[in-house]
Amino acid sequence: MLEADRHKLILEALKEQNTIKIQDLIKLTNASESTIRRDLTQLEKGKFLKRVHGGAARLQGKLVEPTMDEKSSINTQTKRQIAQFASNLIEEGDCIYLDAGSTIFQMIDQLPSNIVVVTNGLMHMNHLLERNIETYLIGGFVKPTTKALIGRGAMESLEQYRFDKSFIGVNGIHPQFGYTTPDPEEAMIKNLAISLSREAYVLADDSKFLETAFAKISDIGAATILTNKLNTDTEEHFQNHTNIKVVTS
Amino acid sequence: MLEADRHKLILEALKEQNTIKIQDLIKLTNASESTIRRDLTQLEKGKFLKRVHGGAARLQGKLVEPTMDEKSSINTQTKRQIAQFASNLIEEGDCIYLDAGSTIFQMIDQLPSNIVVVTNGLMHMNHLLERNIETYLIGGFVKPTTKALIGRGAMESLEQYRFDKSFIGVNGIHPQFGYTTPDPEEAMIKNLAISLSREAYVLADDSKFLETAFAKISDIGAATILTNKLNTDTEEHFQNHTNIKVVTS
DNA sequence: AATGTTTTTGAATGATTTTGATTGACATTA
DNA sequence: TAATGTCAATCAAAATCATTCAAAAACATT
Repeated sequence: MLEADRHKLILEALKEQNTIKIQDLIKLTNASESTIRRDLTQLEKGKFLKRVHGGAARLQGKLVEPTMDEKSSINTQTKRQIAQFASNLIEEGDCIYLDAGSTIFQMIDQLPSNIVVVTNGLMHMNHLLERNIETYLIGGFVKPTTKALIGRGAMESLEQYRFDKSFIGVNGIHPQFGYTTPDPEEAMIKNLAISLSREAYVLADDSKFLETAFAKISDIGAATILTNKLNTDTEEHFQNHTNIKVVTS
Repeated sequence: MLEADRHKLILEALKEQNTIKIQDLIKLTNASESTIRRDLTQLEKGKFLKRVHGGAARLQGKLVEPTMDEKSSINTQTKRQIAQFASNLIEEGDCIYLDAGSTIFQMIDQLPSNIVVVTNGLMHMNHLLERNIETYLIGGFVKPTTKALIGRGAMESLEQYRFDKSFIGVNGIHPQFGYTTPDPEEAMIKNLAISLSREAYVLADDSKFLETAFAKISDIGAATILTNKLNTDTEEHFQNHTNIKVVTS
């Protein structure tokens, strides 16, 4: 049985039961106790469940229903590292914008507490509120797939705010075509958020470089890129175009 | 049985019974007396209940607004009836506003599908999206206790819309003092929503009549009241002031 | 294929937490 | 007063935990 399969089984079991014992999971997956333990710690890190003594419990914010590719939690490790680095840029008292998306989501754990957050990510709300962080949500149409707020209402809501720092997720980074993302509506929001910030940061793992998606957000000079690693040849493409900070684990 | 499960059982038992004996909890959970005792002290520390001699009692601080969870478990039966009735008023193609709050929450199950919903209730989102209903969220500050959107941002977001019907929850209905609710910020939102609708409905069970809370929403003439029953003497107070529809189960 | 490297897995260890039983103190009631 | 029941504190057994280590599997490279 593959790791991904076990994770899937565990999460499905939790959907029905609210809590589950480790012993039950051992029987369910035919894996050893150690393996289950490892799975649980991993899933907890990715915020898919909460570990409790004797097993695991579903975390009640059901707004967070991750899509399959995120479930594999293979990339969560690097995402966490980048998110960690990004969070360290934030100072107490800052007023920041958090874009929707799973990479940004990983930042929430590590945010300082005395800040004000504005976001368009519905899935972020649960964790933000748990952390007792003062949070503003922009309005707009709720995109069913990603639970992001988009549209005219979102733009007008967002206009009301100004930020010290904004943290944006993207799907493609290209020296010529700039930052890109699949949904034009979301691209507009991201663009506006960047322009409303004193400092803007794009969080992206190395797989996003030299990729392009459908909708352009802005030129790459508009934000500082935070990433995990950088091939020397791709690095050349971005020289003198923008700031890039590489997270060293 | 995991600790989390026991805690949940205990709290659920308390929601129905107001108080419960330790012996009953022992039978309910198949745990030892010591364990139950430990659970109770723990839950008391977390302010979920109050320990009394021989067992535990539900705490109902009148100062604190009950959280969404608690609210929704009380009187669900009558709430559902009223919500059902309200939902039947909605026609396909309508554009409606749903107020935050547990009574309104009950409507979501029964809504027709070809409608557009605008809401300030974060808690409603899950169900609305599950039902594949086109949903807009207004922006604003997220009130931690009730997960409602309030404040200036919320007002400005709301301004952008117009509704065929709006459905509002209130805490008090009084012929002289009008509709009232504890939070002035929420009162403003409710008021604005009413004035943006062709038809406005207030959903309230009979316990709300002749009650008043801190902040006034509007005079009672501004909306039609949907309720479960009506004493003849209280009925007189409202005669000629507004429309009241009594749900007959 | 053969090799070396990395990742995954299961078992073992000792530390930690949870649990149920026991004790004596205290209050209430008969 | 005696009997009963509840309570907090203590203790040892049981369960669960994190950590370590080596075997097994998967992988990449030659």
